[in-house]
Formats: sequence, C-alpha cells, structure tokens
Amino acid sequence: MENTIQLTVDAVVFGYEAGNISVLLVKRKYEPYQNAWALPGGFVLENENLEQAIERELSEETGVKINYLEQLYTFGDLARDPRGRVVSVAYFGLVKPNAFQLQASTDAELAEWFHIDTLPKLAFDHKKIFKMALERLQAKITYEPIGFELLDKKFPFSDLEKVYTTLLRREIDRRNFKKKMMSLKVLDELDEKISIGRGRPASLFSFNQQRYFQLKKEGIIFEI
Amino acid sequence: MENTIQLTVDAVVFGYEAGNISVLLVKRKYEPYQNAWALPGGFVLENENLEQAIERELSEETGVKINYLEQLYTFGDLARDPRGRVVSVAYFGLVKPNAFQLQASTDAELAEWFHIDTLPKLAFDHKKIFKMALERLQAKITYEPIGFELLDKKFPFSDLEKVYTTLLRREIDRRNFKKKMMSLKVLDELDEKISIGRGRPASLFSFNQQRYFQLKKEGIIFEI
DNA sequence: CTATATTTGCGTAAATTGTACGCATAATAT
DNA sequence: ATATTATGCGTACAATTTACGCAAATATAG
Repeated sequence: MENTIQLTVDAVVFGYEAGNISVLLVKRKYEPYQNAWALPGGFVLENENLEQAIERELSEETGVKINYLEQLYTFGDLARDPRGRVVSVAYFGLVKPNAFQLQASTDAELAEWFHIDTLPKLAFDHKKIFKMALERLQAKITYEPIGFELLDKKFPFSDLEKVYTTLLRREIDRRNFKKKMMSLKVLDELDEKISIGRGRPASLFSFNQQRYFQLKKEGIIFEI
Repeated sequence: MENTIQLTVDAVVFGYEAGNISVLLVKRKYEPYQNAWALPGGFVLENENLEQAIERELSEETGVKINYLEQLYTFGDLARDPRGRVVSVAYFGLVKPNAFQLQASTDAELAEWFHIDTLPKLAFDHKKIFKMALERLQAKITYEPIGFELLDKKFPFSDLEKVYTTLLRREIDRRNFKKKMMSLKVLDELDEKISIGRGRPASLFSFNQQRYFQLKKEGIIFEI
C-alpha cells in the first residue's frame, strides 16, 4: 500500500499586551497561497514527535519561544490543501509578554502579531483552526489556570482581570473576581508593589503551580 | 522529500447495559501484537476523511453502528508502533443499547465488549488512549448532554441516573439529580410508563435535541 | 387479603455560593 | 490643598446546591 497522506502541524499562538490579545502569523514564501498570511507550521519530520515539530517550526519561522502548548484538533478534510491529501495536527500556545517581541533574526520569515479581531485573510482552512483555538482558549481560562501563562511571572491583579474581560468579552466585577480567584488558593501575594501612572499602587501576585498540582491531585478543581 | 509517516485512526467505543459501562475491542489477526486485544481502527485511505475511516473500520471489524462520535486526541510518539512511524488520530464514540449486540457477521473479526474495569492487556499505546477517552467521557457528561446517547430513545430517569453514578463512580442524590436535570429543560416527560420488577412504575423521558440546540444558541449551557 | 419491601415522585429547610455595590486607602494630576 | 483614579476590603441580598422527609404505586411474602 503506497502512502500518500502527508502530515503537518500548525500552531495558533496567542499573546497578550496592554489589553489586547494577538495571534502570531507568518507570510507564506511559496505556493500554494504564496504571500498570504498563515498559521506557523509545516511538515512533520520522521524523527521528531508532534510537539517537537511545532517547536521547530515556530523557532524557524518566527523565533518565538512558547510558554504553554496544548493539542487542539486534527484537521483531515479531503480538500483542505491543494497540494494533495494533507492532514494537520493543530496546537494552541500561549506566550508571555517578554517573548512577544519578534526579532527579525537569522532566516526567520516574515512573522507578525495580529489583533484577534482584525486578522487578514488566512491560507488553507486556517481561519477555521484559529476560530476553534480562540473558542478553546475562552472556554479553558474558566476551568484551568492558564490565564497566567499570558502574563509575566509577577503581575498585578488588574492585569489578570483584564485578560479575562478581554477574552471573555464581558465585564467582571473586580471585587468578586478577586475574591473568587483568591479562594482557589493558587495565587501568592508578594511583598512587592507596582505603581503605574496614578492610582493606588498594586500588590504583585504570582501563580503557584506547585500548589495547583497539589490541589488538583486532591480533586479540587479550578473554576472561575 | 519522501514521506514515511503513516496515518491511522482508532476508536474507543463505549456502551452501557444494566449498570455496566463497556468498551469495544477487537482481537488482532496479524503482526504486530497478533492475537492481542486492541482498539478497532486502521490506516486512513487517501479518499476518505477521518470520520469516514473510523466508520469504515468499525463496520469492517465489528459491525457496530456508532451513535455519537467525537475526536479525542492525536498520538504521535516516535516509538508507539513497531512497524515504523505511525501517527494515530483517536476518536471516542457511544452506542445505544440496541447496537450493543455483536453479530458475528460476514468478515467481521473477533470483536468483544469488555467491562471498563476489567480490560485485557492492550496492543500499542491503546491503554493510554482508552484512559484518556474514559476521562474525557467522565468529564463531558457533566457539561454536555451526551449521557442520553448511551440509552434508548425513551428511558426511565433511574437509567440516566445510573449512567451518571456508574461513570462518575460516586453516589448522586436521586431527587436533586432529577431536579437539576429537569431544570435544564432538555428532557421531555412522555405519557408512557414502564414497570420493571417491583416498585412504582417509572415515567419515560426522552432527550429533546432540538430544544438543546436552541438553548445552546441562546448561550444557556448544560451543566450537572 | 394484609403487611412489608421497593422504587418513583414531590417538597422544604439549611448551607453554600454568587452578585451587587458602598466606602476607605494610596497614589498622581490640577 | 483638592480632585481624580485605581486598589483593597467588607457586607447585605439573591440564587443555587445539598440534605433529607414523606407520600404514591407497584411486587412479594405470609
């Protein structure tokens, strides 16, 4: 039996900065869809697993180092790629603000961050993949502590709140949100404070992953 | 670039009968893992999509017709198959009791239902796939109305409750469970009653999928 | 035929969780 | 000094969840 099905990976990488959620795209250098924007990704090599393929492609095409990576869905429709039968395993990833800057490095292709509400036309079925990734992210921040993965290690509470209101596209009562989040026992309040512009300086918090795993093992679930 | 990655699909099919959750396995006819039990599945053909591949393999190997099918995860570790690099897209499925009987039909291989607590040793990484599927099913019945897919179209409330207590492995207060379930407005109480053994005869209920989709569109979510 | 066991169906009180919002505090801007 | 802004803390009320009592409708045992 001759095997003519090809396997690729694609990554939907989200970043957060100053109240905006962005996604990382690359401009295609070759046909098909030459010069169109697309999700970073490419063919899986025989001697690497799927996560390694994602990390290699991201490194080659964008130079971005991912902070959180999770498999999203596998797209296998017959006509999704004009080159023939190509099945793609999609992942979604999150990066911290410091990884946000794109160095126009080495042989990095043209990569850019786009606000999730103003994406350009995308190659292949990548629009559909992006849409599913965004829905997954929106759902997931309510039942897994992954919102922190978009922020620096130390962050003021208002930043976390902003990530939630931006992603969920609805207002959240600041005081109730903090009470709920603190009751989950996975945030440590640090001694440090930060003062940005005017207003009372904010305490910095950090996510205690060890405590989270501990609580998860005990069957206590994160839920906002 | 020569492509040597092969693509398969595997299905974790669950069935329910008389308080027991079972999973469908087939005995392998050829090497590798000859005569070992495995999840039904096989290579994806070039002219079929992934769901079609699942349905074809299930039909060929077991004759079982699936009632609910959902993609689970794609397994791509380097050494998961001794034949070489084989990536497998796993699905999980549910069947209704009437599809439970296995006809030793045509060229159906040896297929059998196994209680989920007493599975035999499985080929490849199928134990890992099964484990993930069970966890997904357990989680999913609490936030999507898929428990009904394991029951006949008409069912007494006690059957639904049994599906939940069996899968979640914990007692649920019968009265509160019914109140909660009815408050979701997706079950219709029929005029019919059923009497099994002694005790008061039970009303039959049916899942109103149309109403569910309606409510979902309005943003109302199913949650037990 | 009567008493008992069993399963379903309905309701209510208490405990827990969620929501709305008032007000003090600590900084900057005028 | 005073206004403005963002953070931090608390409290009353509403909604939901949980625990559990009891009646109704059947089968079974004596």
